[in-house]
Amino acid sequence: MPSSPGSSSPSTDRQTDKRRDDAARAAWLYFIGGRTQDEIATQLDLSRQAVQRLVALAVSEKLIKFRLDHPIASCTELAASLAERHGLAFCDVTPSDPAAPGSTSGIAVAAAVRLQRLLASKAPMIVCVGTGRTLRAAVEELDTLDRPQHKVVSLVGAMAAGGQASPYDVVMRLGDKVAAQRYPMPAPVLTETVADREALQSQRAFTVLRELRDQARASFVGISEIGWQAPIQSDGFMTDSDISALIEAGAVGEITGWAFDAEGRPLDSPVNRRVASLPLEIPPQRLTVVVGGGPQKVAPLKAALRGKLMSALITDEATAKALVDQPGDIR
Amino acid sequence: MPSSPGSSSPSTDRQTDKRRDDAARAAWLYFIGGRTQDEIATQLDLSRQAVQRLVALAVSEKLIKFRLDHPIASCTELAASLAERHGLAFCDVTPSDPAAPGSTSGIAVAAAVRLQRLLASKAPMIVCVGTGRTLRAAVEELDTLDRPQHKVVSLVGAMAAGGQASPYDVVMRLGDKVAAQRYPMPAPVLTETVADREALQSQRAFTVLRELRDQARASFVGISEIGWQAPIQSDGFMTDSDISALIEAGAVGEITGWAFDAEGRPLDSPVNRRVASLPLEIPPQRLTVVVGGGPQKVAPLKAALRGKLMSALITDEATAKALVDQPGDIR
DNA sequence: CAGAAGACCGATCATATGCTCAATAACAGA
DNA sequence: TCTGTTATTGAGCATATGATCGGTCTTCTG
Repeated sequence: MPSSPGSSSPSTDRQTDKRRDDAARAAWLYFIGGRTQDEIATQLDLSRQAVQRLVALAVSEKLIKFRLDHPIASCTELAASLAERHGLAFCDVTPSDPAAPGSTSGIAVAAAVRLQRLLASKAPMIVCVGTGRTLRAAVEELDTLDRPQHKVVSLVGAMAAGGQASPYDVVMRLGDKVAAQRYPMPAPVLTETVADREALQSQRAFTVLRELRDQARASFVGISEIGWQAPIQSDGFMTDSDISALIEAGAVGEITGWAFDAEGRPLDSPVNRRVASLPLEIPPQRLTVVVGGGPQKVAPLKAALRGKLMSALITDEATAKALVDQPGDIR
Repeated sequence: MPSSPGSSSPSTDRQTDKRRDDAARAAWLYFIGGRTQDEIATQLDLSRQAVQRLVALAVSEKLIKFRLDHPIASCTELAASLAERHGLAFCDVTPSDPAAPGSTSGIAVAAAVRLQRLLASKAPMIVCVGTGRTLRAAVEELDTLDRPQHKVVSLVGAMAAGGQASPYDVVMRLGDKVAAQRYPMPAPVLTETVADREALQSQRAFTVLRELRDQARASFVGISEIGWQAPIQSDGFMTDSDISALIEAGAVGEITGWAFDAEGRPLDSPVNRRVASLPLEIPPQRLTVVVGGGPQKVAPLKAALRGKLMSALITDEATAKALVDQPGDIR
């Protein structure tokens, strides 16, 4: 696997553009026009496998998008059940791929649809986002838009302890996609000390973020378990000792860095006092959409639902089923 | 080819629902999940060809949709050029399928995207529509929505002379798709006599339609040539003598039944005095979107652009190219 | 300018998909 | 219940697609 395919050639930009253009055209003819790759090859005067590569490129680069428009009965039922039981503004449930229970692609598409619908509006709007792989994937699924009147605001820092940016930073990419104004949070998830956090948060940038957050129309956040294999640890956002402190304090999950217990109560733990993210507040006028699914996320989601840490949920069928089937199960 | 597969069995509804559900699931796993049909067959406990059929069904019934999200340079250029030259609010140009120059599927998708964006809004809205194959196909491409607050209004009657409804009626289907209130026009395109038209238009229903039209946010209309093979003739909306009268009077095209000449001026012809549709009025506050493309529509589109009969255009690359290349060519 | 590295391309092959057909199952009418 | 009719199914086959491999061409470096 080549490591940096784009950076080697200086004239890559124009080349790439042309290539993507061709890819889009080929994919259009293939999926929308319903032609075969051979026919497209003839029309575009390319070899068949060149067309095959273009189509594959268009799919992998998501120049072409697939959307399901049919209410699958069991998903609809699960969604309605969860929405009603937990007083959610909405709940979207996508089919699961039984062969890949951890896959987030369906959830990402569903989240993208919601985000898209929201951001398509021309009225200036502020949208807050957390971080994480699922949200990042959702942003990749978005159509490009041109909405410089919108603002996208980060609820949580994307820097790991070392100072390097997380590849799962969402604000910047979202800002790119919709050409909106971007407000990243220049902070790690956890500061070293409580004093550091206070110093950080008294900065001007944080005041701005807080003000924007208060006017936001919606927040889209991920959710994660707290544990030894959890992404928040393996991505270097929390140290081993943070994790063990949280586990001892009874943490089952976190949202934007804030750890909570099985009842969905934010923990009164020293670790939580070093969280640099904006506080978890769920005012009714702002939609707080939790996006996530997979077996590891069932317990955190259960807790977050009990603690009313969200006003909407986007998940997959298997997770929704688990949430509906044993809602009271505390582990 | 079986003629009426659905009507034979009384229990079709539930069967069909189940089948569509399965089809949606299979298509989801196939396109979004990226699994092979064999894998899906195993997971769903079906034979491989059963899955193949489900996927094909989902595609043909448009349970699964393909959208291109990439500005193909040449299309973008054509669109910008047309929009600027004719003062259009917007112009969308989709790639053409060189092997099927008359195909409207791309145009239909593009129109669906615009319609979708408009109708997704929750603020009550009135949208007017004409008729025709292209618009009908566009409506088929729409996602289902639930917007009972919207009203969809017909600008033109869908009855042919014989009294039977056209299969290309758009309002009813659009109303179904978005669960909006529907206002069809209970009239033919052309009445028998001028007196008939006046009688029709003095009816209460017409007053309502006119009032709704005046408050409409947008109109989506088709366009057609006037000639011996034109759909408006072969579908029985106009008689042979109507057509010859119009041709003699210099008609090159029609929009919602109103014939116009090469300069885009509505004809002062006896035939036009029998048109039951609402008048062609293009007030700036209401978007009037013409949707159509193909070789036969170049001349009508040219005329309509000259006569400023539209405020926006959705067409395909080949047509756009023809419009840009020889804009002044009168035939 | 030579050499090396890497991207790109087309040929070939394995696999996946879609179509046809014959058998079977479901069904309506008698 | 029987029977003719029609939808549905799976097998087999033709076609389309996707992956691999080796060669070529470009481009960067010494």
